[in-house]
Amino acid sequence: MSVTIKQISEISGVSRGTVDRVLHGRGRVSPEKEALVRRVAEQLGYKPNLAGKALAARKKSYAIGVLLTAEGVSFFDEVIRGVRQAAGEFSDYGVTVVLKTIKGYDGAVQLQAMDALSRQVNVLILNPINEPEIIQKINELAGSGVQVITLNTDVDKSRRLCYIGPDYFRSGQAACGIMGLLLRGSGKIGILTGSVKILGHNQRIAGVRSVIRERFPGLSVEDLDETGDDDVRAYAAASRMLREHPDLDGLILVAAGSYGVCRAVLELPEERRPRIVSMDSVPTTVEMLQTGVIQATVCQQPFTQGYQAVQRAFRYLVQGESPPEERIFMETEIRIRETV
Amino acid sequence: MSVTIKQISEISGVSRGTVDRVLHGRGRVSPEKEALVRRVAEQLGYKPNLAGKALAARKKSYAIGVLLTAEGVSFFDEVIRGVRQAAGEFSDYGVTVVLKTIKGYDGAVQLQAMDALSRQVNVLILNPINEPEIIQKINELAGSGVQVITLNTDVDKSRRLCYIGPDYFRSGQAACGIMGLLLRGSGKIGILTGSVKILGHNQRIAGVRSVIRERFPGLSVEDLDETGDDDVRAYAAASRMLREHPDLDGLILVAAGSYGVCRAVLELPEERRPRIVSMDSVPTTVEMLQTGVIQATVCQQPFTQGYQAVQRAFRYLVQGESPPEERIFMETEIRIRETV
DNA sequence: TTGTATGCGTTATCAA
DNA sequence: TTGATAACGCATACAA
Repeated sequence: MSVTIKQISEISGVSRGTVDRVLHGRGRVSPEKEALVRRVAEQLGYKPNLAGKALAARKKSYAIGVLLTAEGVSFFDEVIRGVRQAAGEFSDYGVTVVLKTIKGYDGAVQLQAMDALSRQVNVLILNPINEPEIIQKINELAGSGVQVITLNTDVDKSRRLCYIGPDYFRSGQAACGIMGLLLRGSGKIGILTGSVKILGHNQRIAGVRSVIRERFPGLSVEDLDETGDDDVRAYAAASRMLREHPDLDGLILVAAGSYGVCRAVLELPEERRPRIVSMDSVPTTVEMLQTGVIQATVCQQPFTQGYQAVQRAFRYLVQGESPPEERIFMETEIRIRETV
Repeated sequence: MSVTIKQISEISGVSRGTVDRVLHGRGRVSPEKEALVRRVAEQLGYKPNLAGKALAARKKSYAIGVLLTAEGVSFFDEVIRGVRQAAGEFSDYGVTVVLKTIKGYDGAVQLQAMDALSRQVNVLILNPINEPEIIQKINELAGSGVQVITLNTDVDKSRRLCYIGPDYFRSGQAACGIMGLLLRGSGKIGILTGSVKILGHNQRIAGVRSVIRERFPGLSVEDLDETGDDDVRAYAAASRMLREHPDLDGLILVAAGSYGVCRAVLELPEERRPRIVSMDSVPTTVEMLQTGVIQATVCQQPFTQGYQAVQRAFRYLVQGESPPEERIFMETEIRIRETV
């Protein structure tokens, strides 16, 4: 049975209030008692009891805001499921979760939503658009006591509390690793990215290239194009690529738009189709895995991303616990037809 | 903010004690009040607060016993890590976890350990040896109020609370799925199992065969042998198999002993070595993935197995919550060199 | 500067 | 059969 504030107060011969003041650094305690209490707490290995903390915290009723560019992006369905699950579990502890979704990647829209949401919450979770005014707003909120957690995508050098999401470099490595195995270490591949302006996509491409360099030098990147995370544009890009490079052995998709790519590939006769390794596991991707068009897909635990973001916010608010790392990465999972 | 017992008592005009008696079916309540309280609780959507429950439960100090055949079996290291992690997190709630490991698969030894451990705990978690006296003991304990959770391996038709562990059939499917991709759908494979007497291993083999039948008819199983989950015996079995079938394209290992198999394979010249898909991710397997001898391994979240088993026991004891399913399966994860 | 009292939600005990 | 009360561990308002 672990040690409580009450026990510390009894052993050190002071009141519970004094122990509380020392442990929370609220001041107004004589140096001698302060030292005494600290020593006793240290020796007994005091760790605050979460149930007690949580119960007491109910009186304060915290709120957590979640702002996602999720409208029309099916990847976020699972993230939102994770957010909702956590919200349900933590409602017991007097914490409310406010979810707001927006459409598209317009910085001004996100900025305005941040502003509105931040007024009613203590922690704001969002997938930030990488623009200066957003970063500035994050810093401003952090300054005014509303902590920010970046989810799924990070921004450079901001005062956010932490980042929770994919390790983009590593997922690129995984995609190339599985492609190298499928091609037995040699062949020509094409890469389809979302946008050369998006940091995460570029990190994935860097991961792909690192594995080629270090493990599969027999693979060569013949072409690279953008899908804009959009199936229509992805179809066009893939069609062009397949026309100009009819001898491609593999396609690595480091962003969304895989359904469009698959449609282009399906126009080829079966024996000439390249192997495809994609990212994430949205319904259309599952379908393409099941029909054998995509061989493998690399996932980054979307549900867990949402769940953990809310969980971190909760722990920060209720338990006064800061994240163990500045960046919390999801595991990189490889899925095939049998494991989707 | 969710509804509390206090609110129910105020609205229905009875005391908190009465509400408690109704909600817990403790009897000694007049039918009219019982109906009233039930109706109010229903309408308000009452859900007990976990923090409150947990705090109150501290007065009772429950114990959870964990009994594993883990000595000298490195697979269980991660399971135990999960058990310890959960034990630490739940110590806040007045729950003690007693871990006991035994060596080997002797039913009499396990039976004796069960007997000793069950005297000091409220829930017993174990990986049962599939023998009649063990099943009988499980039923006996369940009858006497000590619930049993089977971990990692299950037994037929016992009165256990639930099973938590791998979906053996599915992991066999995954292993064959990845092998089929590596071999492009055609080739000769050999299977190395632990023992033809162990249910889980046989289920994995059935999974392998089902994928061959339905998706990769070009694969043929040329040979099958036992490793006894032991590297020395595995080496001998694999050596024999490779000698008698020098044209094997792939080996699927559905049990432990992969290091012994790899040693046998490494005696072949590189170009004649079969592809290897193994199970689990013990240190020697990681090493063989990194050196490229094993191409992929199928994991079943050993840490999560241990964590969730204790978590389930905790929820049962403290929160009075029964498992949602009779069998709780781990996710089937494929790992390659880049993702171990 | 220090101690005491109260409340968070649940459970258990005791008295009526 | 019912209600009042105390306790779990923590936080805090208030009194001394």
